[in-house]
Amino acid sequence: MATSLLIFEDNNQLRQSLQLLLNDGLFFNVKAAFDNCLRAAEEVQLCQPDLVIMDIDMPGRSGVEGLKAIKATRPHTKIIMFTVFDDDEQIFECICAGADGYLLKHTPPARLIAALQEAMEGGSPMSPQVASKIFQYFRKEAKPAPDYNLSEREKEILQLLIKGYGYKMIAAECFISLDTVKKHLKNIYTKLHVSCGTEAVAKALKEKIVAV
Amino acid sequence: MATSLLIFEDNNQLRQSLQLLLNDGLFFNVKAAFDNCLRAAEEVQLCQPDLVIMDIDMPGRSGVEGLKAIKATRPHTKIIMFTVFDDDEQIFECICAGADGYLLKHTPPARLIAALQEAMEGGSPMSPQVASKIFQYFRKEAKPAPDYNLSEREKEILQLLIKGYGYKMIAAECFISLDTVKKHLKNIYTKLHVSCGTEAVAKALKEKIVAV
DNA sequence: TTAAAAATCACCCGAAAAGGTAATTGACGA
DNA sequence: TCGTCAATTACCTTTTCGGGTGATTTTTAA
Repeated sequence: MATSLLIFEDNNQLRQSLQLLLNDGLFFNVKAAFDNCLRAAEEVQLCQPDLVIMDIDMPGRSGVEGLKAIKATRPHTKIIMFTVFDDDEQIFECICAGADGYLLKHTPPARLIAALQEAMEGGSPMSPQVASKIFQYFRKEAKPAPDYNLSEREKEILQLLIKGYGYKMIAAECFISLDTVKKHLKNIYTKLHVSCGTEAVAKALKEKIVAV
Repeated sequence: MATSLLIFEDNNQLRQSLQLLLNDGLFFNVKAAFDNCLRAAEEVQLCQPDLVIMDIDMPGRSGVEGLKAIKATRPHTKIIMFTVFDDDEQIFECICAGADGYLLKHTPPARLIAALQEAMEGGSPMSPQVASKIFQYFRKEAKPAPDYNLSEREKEILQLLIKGYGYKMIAAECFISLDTVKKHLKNIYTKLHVSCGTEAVAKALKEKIVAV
């Protein structure tokens, strides 16, 4: 059974090339192709394709919106973004909105076909540049947690402060006196270079000083 | 110029197969192959390979540690993880530690070769299953920010609270009276269902209610 | 046009937080 | 063994916070 396709691509030549390439009468079957995605969800509802190829930069309505509209009405439809854009924002927005793949337009035909098949098998094909951006994203996230030399006890108390506990509750939780809690927090504030509890909590969470 | 390789793989048969496959005398040149990565960094220092193929499950020292050791001493060495493991933890740890690709062992030879070339060109090759896991990860992260119906002014004031400002400083910053600040914060606490500033800050940051 | 919501300010009060000083105990390393 | 550091407690002071009540003005929505 051939995979049925819908194509949304405003460039006439490219759209026709895609149709020609993918209407092979064997593996793929292009049901229709459009130069805009204004009625993307309706077309998908009508044609019931297995897979959609979606350009991003189209007049009237962005392919990202088309993606969201389709995923909202027929979530299991596979959608491959096909675009010249490789900026991080766009990529992450599409992935979060449920895109099943992200290919750049310079992808050679053979790789495109392989990618579509990969998507149909549950994979998430993407261009090498896109993959690298994603790897970079993870490395940025994993910044080494700065060490402010907090003792175990201090971390424990900071933890409770983040949970919204007041001084008295912390004292009860740790079986220590209120004055000890105060002393610990004073030391914590000094070590973190902050002047109050809210600032300490903000810093601890932003810099992942403690486990969340 | 052929790409020079080092291989770390404890399965004898697989290691030899890889050597046979990749020692093509044209594109690749296997400088050495080891059944452990106990001295991975030293071997790399010695052989100066362009690319390393690193198994994860090896006796003595995990390939993840090998990866870290190599990246610590010679960061531009490309490293492709090659493993049967596809659990999220392992994948993300490797990516964050600087892996340049993540392939599962059932990868067919042609795809393996393509992946190595892709890595050399700055891409980040990965198996379809791995790509899907990464896509899933992003969708999990992108939980819709809950709306607590905070007004613009309230968000602004919450923002300042997160910056560690006290009530008086917030009043000065917003050109409003201290009492108004109190009133706003009281409303904020009510809307967020919290009872104090630290708790509000923690909730706002954890649930991404405000921009950081 | 009228009603609801948001923003503003004021006054009062008790509890909590923040900071200072000082002292004791126990563990750990030089 | 001695000194350092973490953890502990106590006492004292001032400021800040959090909450209650009430009121005015502006903006927005119905």
